Amino acid sequence: MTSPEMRKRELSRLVVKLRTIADLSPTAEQALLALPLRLKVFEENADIVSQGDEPSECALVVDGFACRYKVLGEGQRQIMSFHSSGDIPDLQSLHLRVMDHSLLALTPATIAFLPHGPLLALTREHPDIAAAFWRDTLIDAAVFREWLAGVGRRSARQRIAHLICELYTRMRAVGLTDGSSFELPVTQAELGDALGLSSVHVNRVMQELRRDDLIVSRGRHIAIGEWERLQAAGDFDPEYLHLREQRAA
Amino acid sequence: MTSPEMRKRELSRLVVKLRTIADLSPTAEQALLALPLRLKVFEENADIVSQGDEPSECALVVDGFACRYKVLGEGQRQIMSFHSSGDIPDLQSLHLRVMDHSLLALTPATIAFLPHGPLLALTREHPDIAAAFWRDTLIDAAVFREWLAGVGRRSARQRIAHLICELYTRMRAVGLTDGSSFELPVTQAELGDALGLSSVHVNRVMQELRRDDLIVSRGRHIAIGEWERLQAAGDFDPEYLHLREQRAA
DNA sequence: CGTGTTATTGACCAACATCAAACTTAGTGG
DNA sequence: CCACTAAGTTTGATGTTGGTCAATAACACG
Repeated sequence: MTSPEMRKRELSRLVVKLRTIADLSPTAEQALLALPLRLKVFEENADIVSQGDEPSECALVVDGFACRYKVLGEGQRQIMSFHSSGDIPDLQSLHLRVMDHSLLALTPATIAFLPHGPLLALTREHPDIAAAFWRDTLIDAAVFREWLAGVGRRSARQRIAHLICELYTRMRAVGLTDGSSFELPVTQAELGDALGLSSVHVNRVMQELRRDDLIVSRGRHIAIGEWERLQAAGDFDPEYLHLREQRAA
Repeated sequence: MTSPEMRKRELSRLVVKLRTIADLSPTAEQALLALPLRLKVFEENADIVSQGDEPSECALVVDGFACRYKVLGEGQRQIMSFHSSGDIPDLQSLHLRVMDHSLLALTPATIAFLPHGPLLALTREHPDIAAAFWRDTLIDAAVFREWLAGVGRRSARQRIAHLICELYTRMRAVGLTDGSSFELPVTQAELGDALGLSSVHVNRVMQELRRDDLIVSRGRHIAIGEWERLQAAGDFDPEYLHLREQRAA
């Protein structure tokens, strides 16, 4: 399960992801690929890490789709981010002892747990890895800001279009898209929890987006209808993702 | 203006702030106090840093009150954080070249600009400073998450109560409160832009909070009426602020 | 084929927005 | 000390987005 050969395969997803946001020296990449890890498979809807935990490892998403969420006082849920292969959604646990939110598998998911010790050692020995990790958490924060602006000030239609643009752009950067389409393995209720909307309203607005040919969606599969118009409908500008290269679709 | 003696006074605010979230060795503190800086005074409502800028310095709030904000497509504004003395709201610019939002002085404000070069050198030489800075940006992100949850899922009343609890707790930690009261030099329109509400609605709900004796406010001065009940009304739990010590009021 | 989950629809409702006007307050200059 | 002004707060009337509830239809999976 954790032979060096296997590790490389799992960890290469991390390297691919980090390359989209930072410059890594070949030595740094080798060092990353040599990290020890513990693989675990989670079923759909299982908590990977829970609010209140004090993790001693970080969770690298190898396969599947995950999200971070909070449950508020009256039982309402807010989803705060979505994560796919290559992401380390709880990288912040390296420096924040207690989890202030939870991490959930939205699909069956393979997670590689990377112990804090070796990760911290890596950041000490490789300044460019430290910078890449720090940058990753900073981009995380930038995405939260954008979501905050969306939920605070954008209409339901804009929010949904914006989220689709964001996910498409991010997944495209790590090679998880297929032409102008990608898998969004998320229910409308989950979209609602991410966007601060009810599932009913998400449903109605998505129908509207389909009617307007901005998207073509069947189940969990989404295809972009007209990228330019979708971007405009969502007031989307990829700047905040701070990707190293941005190419137009 | 930037004699070593003066610097210590400005930079001591930074040290006070960092102490609330991290352990700093005496040598680290000395190193921080020796940072070079450039002081500048901004008038109310002046941009300190603007979206699109590529800063070569970080802005330390020495005096006054500032916020980060974005302007969206249709001219609406979303305020994403408030900052007081000791905060470095754009610490992320150390690793993200382009500002994806702006930083504004909400009151007349004294800002100390700290050049990136010496800051980065400091993080290389003092791992505990690097950790403290990283931790600071991670707490930033944690606050964004909490705001996102609030704007997404909490009622207007809860949001306002929550924000007052947060600001009181943070300002108390750095010694900017006076008993159970503090200065909140922010208009109701600005509160609305932070909470995703209209200024009219902010007004009505604040009247309600006063009527219920949760707060006592006169102009920009706010006093907590009953801390326990205010916390309950705002569904507030300070955990997400990741302060080193939390004491009850 | 049955069963549970998700998507869709319709009727109705509430929270909050918008607009516009009046009222306070804090400065400012005479 | 008193107008005068501009900014901010408060109020009322009215409108809209999106929520809630409940039922039905469409799928997916064993």
